[in-house]
Amino acid sequence: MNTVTDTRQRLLNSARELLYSRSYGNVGVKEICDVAGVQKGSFYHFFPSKQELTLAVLDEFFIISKQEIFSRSFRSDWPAMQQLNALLENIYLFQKNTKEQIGKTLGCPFGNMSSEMSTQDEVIRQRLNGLLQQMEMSLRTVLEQGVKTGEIAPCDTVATAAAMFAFIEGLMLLAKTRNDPELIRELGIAMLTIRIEEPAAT
Amino acid sequence: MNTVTDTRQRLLNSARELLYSRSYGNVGVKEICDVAGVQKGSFYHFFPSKQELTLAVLDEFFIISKQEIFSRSFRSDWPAMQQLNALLENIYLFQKNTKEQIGKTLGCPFGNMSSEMSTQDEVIRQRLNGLLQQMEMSLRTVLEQGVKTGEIAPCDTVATAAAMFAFIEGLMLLAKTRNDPELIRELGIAMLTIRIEEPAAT
DNA sequence: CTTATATTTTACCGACTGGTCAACTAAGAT
DNA sequence: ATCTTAGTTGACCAGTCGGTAAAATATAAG
Repeated sequence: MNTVTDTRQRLLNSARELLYSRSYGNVGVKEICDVAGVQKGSFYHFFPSKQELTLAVLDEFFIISKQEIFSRSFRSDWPAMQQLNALLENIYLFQKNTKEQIGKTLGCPFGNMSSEMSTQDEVIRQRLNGLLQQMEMSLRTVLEQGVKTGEIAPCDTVATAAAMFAFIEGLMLLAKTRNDPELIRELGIAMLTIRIEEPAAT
Repeated sequence: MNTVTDTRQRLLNSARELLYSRSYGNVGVKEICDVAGVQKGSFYHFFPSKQELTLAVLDEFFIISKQEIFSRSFRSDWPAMQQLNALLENIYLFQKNTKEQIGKTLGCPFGNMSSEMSTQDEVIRQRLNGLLQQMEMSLRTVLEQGVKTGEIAPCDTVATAAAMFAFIEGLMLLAKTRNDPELIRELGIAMLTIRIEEPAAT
C-alpha cells in the first residue's frame, strides 16, 4: 500500500515546477527526470506517458491552489466582499512570491496549460475545464452567500461568478505578459464591479 | 525592391495558421515549410530563426486583428457603448467562425502565445506586451470618448481600459478551455459593468 | 531461504528538432 | 555575353523527443 520511496512524488514536484515555469512543449521527460534525480525508465514505471504525468500535476496544482489561495480567502464567516478581496490579495501574493523567487510572473498554471494544450490534447482540455469549473463554483458560493445576507444585490450568480473568474484569468495573463504582479493589485478591484443581471423571471 | 515571389508570404500564412491552431512548441519549421510548400533552406533565406518568424507572425496577426475586429468596432461616430458592444460581438463572431471551420475555439492568438512563451523568450514577451498595450490604448480612447460625451461616468480610463482588456482575454481563454464561443456572448456584457474610479485628485 | 513483487538502471529505438551549407537556378542589369 | 543578386534545393548536422525493454536490484511475505 504505502509507497516505499518518494520517487513518484519527486517526479511530480519536478514536473510541477518545470511545467509551470516553462511550458508543456518546452519541457521534456528527460529534464523532469534529471531535476528529480530519477532515471527515465523509472519515470515510465510510475507514469504511462507524459500526458498522464501532466494530468497528475494538474490535480496536484488544484490541491495546492485550494490550500494556498482558496481556503485562505473563502471563509464563510467573513463578509462576501471581504472574501473576494482576500482572493485577489492571495493571488497577488502568490504571483509576487514567484516573481521574487525566480524573477518571473508565471500567471495561472491552469490558464497557461489550457492556452497551450486545449487544442492539442482533448483529455488535458477536459481535465482543465473541470478544474476551472470547480473554481468558478466556489466563487459562485461566495456570491450567493453575499446575496443571501443582502451584502450583494441579487444577480445571476452563476454567470457573474464565471465573469469574475474570466477577469481573474485575464488579469493573471496580463500580469505574466508584463512580468509584473502589481497589475493584479492595481486592477483587481475592478472584479468587484463585475455583475450580470438575473435572467428575466419566467 | 518588390518581392518577386510570394514564398515569404506563404510561410507567414502557414505559420500563422499553425501557430494559432496549435502552439509554438508543437509546430516545427519543417511542418511550416511543408504546409507552405517550401523547402527548409528557403525558410532560412527569409527568416533567420523560428523566433523571428514568430515575431513577424505576431505583427501580421496584429494587423489582421485591427482589420477584422477593431476597425469594425471602434467607429468614432458611434456611441461609446455601441462600440464596446460591437467589439464583443466581433470577437464572438471571430471565435465562432474558427469553431465552425476547424471545430475548435482558439482564443486570443496573443494571449495564447504569451501564456506559452513569456517565460521562455524575452524578445517575444516584449513584443506581445507592446501589442497588447496598443490594444488597451484603443479601448481607452473609446472610454474617453464616452466620458467626454457624458455617455460614460468619469473614471480612471487607463485602468478601466486595462481591466476591460483583461476581462476580454480571460473570456477568450475560458471560451477556448470550454471549446465554446457562446461563452463570449453570454458573459461579454459584463465587460460594460467594469469600472475603476478616478484616482483621488491631488 | 525462496519466491513474488516493486523499483531502478541502462542501453536503445526511430522520429524529429532547429539550423547550416554548398550547389544550383532564374532573372535583370550592364 | 557576363556579372550580380535573389531565391531555391536537398542533403546534412548534432542533439533531443517520447517511449521501450530487458536486466539488475531491493523489498517483503511465506
